[in-house]
Amino acid sequence: VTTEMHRGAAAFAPTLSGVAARAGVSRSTASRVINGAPHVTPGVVRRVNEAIADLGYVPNRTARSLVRGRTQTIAMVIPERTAEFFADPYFAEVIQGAAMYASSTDYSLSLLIESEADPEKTFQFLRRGNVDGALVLSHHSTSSAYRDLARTLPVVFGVRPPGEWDDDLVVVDVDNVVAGALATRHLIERGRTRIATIAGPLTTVAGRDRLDGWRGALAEAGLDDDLVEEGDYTPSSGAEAARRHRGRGVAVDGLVVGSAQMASGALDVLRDAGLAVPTDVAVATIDDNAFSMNASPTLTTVDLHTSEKGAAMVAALLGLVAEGVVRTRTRIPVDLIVRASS
Amino acid sequence: VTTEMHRGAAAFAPTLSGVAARAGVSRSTASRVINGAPHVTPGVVRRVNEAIADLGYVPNRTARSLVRGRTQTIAMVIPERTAEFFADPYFAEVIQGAAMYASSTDYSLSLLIESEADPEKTFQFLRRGNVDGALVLSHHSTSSAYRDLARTLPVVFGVRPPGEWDDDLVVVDVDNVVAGALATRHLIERGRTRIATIAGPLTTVAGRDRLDGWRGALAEAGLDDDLVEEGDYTPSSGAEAARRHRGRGVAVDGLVVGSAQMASGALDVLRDAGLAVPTDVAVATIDDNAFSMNASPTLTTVDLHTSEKGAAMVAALLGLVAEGVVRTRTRIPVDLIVRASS
DNA sequence: CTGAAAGCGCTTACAG
DNA sequence: CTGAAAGCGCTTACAG
Repeated sequence: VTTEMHRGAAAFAPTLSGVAARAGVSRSTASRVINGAPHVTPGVVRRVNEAIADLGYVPNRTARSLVRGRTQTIAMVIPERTAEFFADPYFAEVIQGAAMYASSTDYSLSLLIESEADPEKTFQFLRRGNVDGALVLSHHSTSSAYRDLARTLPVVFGVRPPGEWDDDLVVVDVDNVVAGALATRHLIERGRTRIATIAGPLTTVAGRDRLDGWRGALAEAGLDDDLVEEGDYTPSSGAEAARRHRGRGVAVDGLVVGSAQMASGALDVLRDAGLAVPTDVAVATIDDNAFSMNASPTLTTVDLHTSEKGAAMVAALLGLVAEGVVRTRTRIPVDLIVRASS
Repeated sequence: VTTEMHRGAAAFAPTLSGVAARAGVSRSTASRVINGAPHVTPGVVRRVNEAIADLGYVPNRTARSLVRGRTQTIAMVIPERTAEFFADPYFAEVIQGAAMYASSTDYSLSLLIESEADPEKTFQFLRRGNVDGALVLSHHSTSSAYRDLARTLPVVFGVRPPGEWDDDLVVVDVDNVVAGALATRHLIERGRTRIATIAGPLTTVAGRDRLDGWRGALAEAGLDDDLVEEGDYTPSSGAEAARRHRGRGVAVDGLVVGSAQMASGALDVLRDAGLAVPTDVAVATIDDNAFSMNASPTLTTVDLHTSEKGAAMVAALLGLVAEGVVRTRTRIPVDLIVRASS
């Protein structure tokens, strides 16, 4: 079925000139009222506002952008890696928090998928004044290009870039070391003494930090930290890591898993092995999402407040864009959530 | 920590005048070359293109938008209902497909969260020429306002609006009746004869259509269709519905669940009841995502190709925006994926 | 406090 | 085939 349809939007939108005419003032003055400039006679303000209300006037964003040199748009840059994005609730949550916050401002949030085939394309777009700033989520360490970008465009990172700390970078992140320690200490408080871990990919900052937290907590308690296996954040990698742990033949009474997705895979292996959770093995993980909430048993985890993080990233970016001044580091707090697995 | 930072982006972007000067032509001519207008002397085309390459010129989108009356941006409108959006992989997948497709065009995709407090705000934004078109995902039946919107702005729906069929609406959807039937027929082919269902919310088109598919397949086979319970797409509602089914005291050998999320909840109940899947009860569900892939046993399901749907929605919308002509209905095909649960 | 004028970076009739 | 001019809808020095 095919059909002719309208083209173009907002056909006869009221314009600034219209408002000015109706209020009996110049466009300059109308503009001043609209933008809240000082030193405008109250009576004039009132008349202009009435005209605006009567006409249902809303300033044309494009025209305003052109003259102001601002697009009133920010980009959220998402790594392409399709499969990962699908399965990982992390992105959906950050995006949700960011979009929600942005909706309460007069900035638009636009989604930009990094082209793997042509990474330059993304940077071109960002550098060409198409957006006022960017939110960068890369898990992995491709960020040297983004470091450069951050010199010409306001950029907020959702993950601390790897390598030496750069104080010019603005980052909003979560303390993954604390998160790892929180989960581990909780198992220790539950009386567990032989605690293994399934770490996230050690190529990622988050994976390494959470592992460090685990080690730290064990050290505090004088416990061994030799039982480490690595996964890649997917459930199946969690299952495989759990199998490798079983293969060691060491009796374990606690397991800290670097992500809820991996934990859900690990639970299947424990069940198949006839181990009861939490009776035989208490399990704690990191990140609260569909995987931790719907596992059986439900998973004790550390809430990373990921959607808050998305909102905080936008807030930081708008601070940078509008004021040019910002805290270079914002840490989102984490909380332990105790459920049936521990 | 606080620090002074740059403001504004693209500081000294090359301009059309610059290109024109360097090529020794007028801005009009340079513009024509850039926009591929006909009847330009080959030599001139070459010189302008060289100037563009030398300068690294990229047209200013904002200026272009202002004169063309097009923003080169489309909005994806997301229902606010936070919790649902979080847990439901559907949105993430549609968004991903849409963003991916949009990235291959010169349109930007911007995320617009419907304000529940002030729904008019969303419509205002859409009507004010901020975008060239909109993608609407509402599950529920709030869409009469969107129907109106569709009269003044190109709109593509991701779900068939409830009520009488309106041939002026553009919709990209999936045949949920076929999906329900596919899952059900598969269990019948597996020799199951007493097949219950857990339907999605019957207030949604998808919930009703999938249920109709289940009924249709049972009718074909001459089987009873009296075992229906309803859930709300969450895992816990699936668990409760499964319990209600158990409470009926009817022996069932097949179960069709209206979503993978609900199925994951139902599986827990079956396991606790000591029923083996698929030996005692074969389970099939609808939608392929983290829930169906990571359940244990892994779930036989109907793949709805949701990210393809997101891409198709963008394609349809751009057709509408650019050509003003479009197929009013696009159906995304569905496929059965057989896994361990059946 | 307010208005006339210039200009943001493009595109597109209109002449030639 | 090409250029001079007008204009898209705003904002903002500059005068007054």
